[in-house]
Amino acid sequence: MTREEIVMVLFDLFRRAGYDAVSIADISAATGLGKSSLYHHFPGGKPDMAGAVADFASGLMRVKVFDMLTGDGALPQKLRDMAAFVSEMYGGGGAPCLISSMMISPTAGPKAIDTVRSIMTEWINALGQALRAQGLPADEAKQRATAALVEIQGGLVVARATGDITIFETALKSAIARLHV
Amino acid sequence: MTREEIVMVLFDLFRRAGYDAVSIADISAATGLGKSSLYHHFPGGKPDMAGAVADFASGLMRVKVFDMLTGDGALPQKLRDMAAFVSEMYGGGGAPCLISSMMISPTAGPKAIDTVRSIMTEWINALGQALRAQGLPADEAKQRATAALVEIQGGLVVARATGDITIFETALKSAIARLHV
DNA sequence: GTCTATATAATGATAGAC
DNA sequence: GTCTATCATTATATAGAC
Repeated sequence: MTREEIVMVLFDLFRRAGYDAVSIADISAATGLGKSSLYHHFPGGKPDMAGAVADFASGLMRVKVFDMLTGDGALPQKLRDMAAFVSEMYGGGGAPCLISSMMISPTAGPKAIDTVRSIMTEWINALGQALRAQGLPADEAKQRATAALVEIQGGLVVARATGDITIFETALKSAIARLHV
Repeated sequence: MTREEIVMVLFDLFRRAGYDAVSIADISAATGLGKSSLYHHFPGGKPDMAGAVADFASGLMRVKVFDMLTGDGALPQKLRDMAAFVSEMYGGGGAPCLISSMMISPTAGPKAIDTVRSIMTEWINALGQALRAQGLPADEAKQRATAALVEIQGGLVVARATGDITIFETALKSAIARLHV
């Protein structure tokens, strides 16, 4: 089992139950690896795992979303790609956001917390750049990018709280629609 | 120290760090009470505390928001009152939502989880009823109420992740503005 | 109703063999 | 790189005095 495969399991565990609720024994059971194997891959223990998951999520978003948004291409296609990836990442509205789950866990260490929180800022910046590329003024681009993230994240929270995942898909569609120039 | 005072401390601890990250020792330190005193007030232990906090939050929202929204009064004033209370409750965008923090903690017990999650549904319903009282069709009232909660909750998440609490106040104002009939 | 002292289980983490 | 066995610590929870 490669380290990245372990990290993907950790990603799912941490975002679903929160960093503190997941024990090394849980991770051992979920991966099928013994505790010592886990400490071999992550010498720093649980905080090390938190950092690896945060880096993984950050890298994934950069490759799949940020680079795509700031690269060449038409805005409508960029927005479609972002919506498709985001919907899959959040399980159509049923899977929690890692940022939200890890933000409240100081025991995960400041590095991991800073990394996950920075994902949100980078996301807004990348989206803002895609809008500026369409000729939108910088301030309006930032406002609209922020509003989109607000709608996406809020849709996820409300969908999961109410148990109605259609709320997420509706919010995501609405957020995308408002982004078209 | 009365039980409700303890619950208010628990409310703050649980929403800020999450249920699992808060130990009985933490609670003892925050309240100044010994462990045995805490178990005297909450014989069921930590899950009992989670249930009490969930009930407290549910009752607080009912008294301060739901009853107000579904009672007599003009819509603009209702919305102003809701905005003022919500902004204070969420620390102007700096304090996490208990619902979000407790939703991901299965160890808190199903009762507490169900209670906090139901707050979101009741909130949407109360807001929808206030809109229907202004003559809005039921389906549109529900859609707009849901959209408002999406914007409020999303504003809180994005504000806390980015560290820019003005995002929350902007989202809250926007949500309220969209609710006026 | 609060305290001190303690029981018991689970936690994160390590040692050393293979 | 993974395992078994184990350590030290912390967790939840309880007993019993006051």
